[in-house]
Amino acid sequence: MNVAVRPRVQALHAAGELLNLADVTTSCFPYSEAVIVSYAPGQEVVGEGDPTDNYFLVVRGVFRAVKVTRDGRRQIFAFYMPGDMCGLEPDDAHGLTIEAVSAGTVAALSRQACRARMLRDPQFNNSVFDNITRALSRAVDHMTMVGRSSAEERLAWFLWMLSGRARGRRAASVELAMQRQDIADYLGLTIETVSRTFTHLKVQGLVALPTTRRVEILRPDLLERLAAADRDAPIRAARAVG
Amino acid sequence: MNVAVRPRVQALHAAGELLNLADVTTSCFPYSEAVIVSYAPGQEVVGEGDPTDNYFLVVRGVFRAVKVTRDGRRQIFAFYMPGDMCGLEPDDAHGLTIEAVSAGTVAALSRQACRARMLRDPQFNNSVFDNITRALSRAVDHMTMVGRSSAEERLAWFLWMLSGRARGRRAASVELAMQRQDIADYLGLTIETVSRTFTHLKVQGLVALPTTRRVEILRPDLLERLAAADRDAPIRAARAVG
DNA sequence: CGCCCTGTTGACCGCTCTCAAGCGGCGTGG
DNA sequence: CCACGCCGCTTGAGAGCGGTCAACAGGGCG
Repeated sequence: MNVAVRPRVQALHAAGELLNLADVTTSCFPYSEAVIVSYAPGQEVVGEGDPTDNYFLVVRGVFRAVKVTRDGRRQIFAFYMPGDMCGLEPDDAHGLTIEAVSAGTVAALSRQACRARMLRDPQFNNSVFDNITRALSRAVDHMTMVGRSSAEERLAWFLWMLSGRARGRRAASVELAMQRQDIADYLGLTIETVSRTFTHLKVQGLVALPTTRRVEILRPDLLERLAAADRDAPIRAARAVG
Repeated sequence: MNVAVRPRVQALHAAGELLNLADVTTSCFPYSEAVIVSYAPGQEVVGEGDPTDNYFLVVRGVFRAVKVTRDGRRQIFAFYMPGDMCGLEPDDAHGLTIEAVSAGTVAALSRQACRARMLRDPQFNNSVFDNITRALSRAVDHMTMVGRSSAEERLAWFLWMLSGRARGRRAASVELAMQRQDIADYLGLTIETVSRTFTHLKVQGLVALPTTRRVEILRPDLLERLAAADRDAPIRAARAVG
């Protein structure tokens, strides 16, 4: 986390996507206990093995949690959107690398302060608890998908989830903050398969791709059926892609 | 959760595998706030969709968290051992089914009481927090494995993890509480592939299988290399197979 | 203008899935 | 006590999906 700390507290109040936890945080200790830091795309927030000194709350932008293995295999565990907490790890060292996907801002809460605050502030404690259990339940869906679905189902699920994240109701088009390699590593596929599958969905008329980063959903009904093929429950409100 | 509640508080003190959280729980409210329930193999603790009235602490035996899809695909998200908490979900309904793998016992904590207790008992709050963040970090390894490894690597990883769970130090042989189908659904493979891969490890001389449920590790060095192929960090102490 | 980076497309291969048969242990009932 | 059937597991043959390797296209930027 060798990045200049640039306090930008006003960003907290400017960002429109803030959630309850973000509200709680910013209203309670924007100046004192949290440090606000901004990142350029690709910049690292924490690296694997770094000491677990801070927990992070995403304020603006998209971040990713990455694990890269010795032999180069890469798995993205989650994408974090504003309101999501990340870096909550039990050990003294981070097991995941957290990086900015797009330009973004986080609030860094000292681990100690965060734990202490949880004990004296019931609302904060509940928010953190909710956040982390929600991360777990997202991991369940993610795992089911990676473990048991075809490439087409995975990509449909991914797009469907992104479209559902748009504020308010489901969006007809999605802006992809991440590049193909990130999608591949999130879905447990190769970049070629992701690309081919995009083409396949396009040929079938389910989506259109005006640019590589923009996906228009032409047949939400069919996309949903594909996306839900490996899931029996209705899509629950998801705060992050993860 | 239509199972007769059979209080067996003595089991809590008899079980040798209890952990800090279990200790905390049992020492603090074994009689008042927690209900102790035992299950036969295969019995359901909670079903998917059941209201999230209780959180559970495994006291004895092995449990599994399962998700079965509409079209029959099945994914096991975690195996829970004594000291692990499960059923911690953010929504009002469970997203996972929790079942006993072997005969086992859980302490059921009312969700309300658990949340309330977290607020007034720092030690308990820390234990729960540790437990759940640990579950998240296990999910990371699990996902990396399911998303990026060969069948052989997955099974080696699974056996390696089980052997590392033995109390004290790494065990030379492992008793499998679960059957092949559970292993397959945990690793994102088919039962045939699991079976073939066991045979393959056997032929290579890495393991021996005196019975189908017992695995003797003959070449821990080679097994570890396979298991660690997709991981760069040393195996961290894992409380559960999950 | 040319390089680089990201994404797409193609050909081929191999791992795992699918479908199917066979095997062994165990419990039950004759 | 043995025969039978059930269940969990193993083994085999074949097919398909996605991975691998490689070439190419397009856009941004120096």
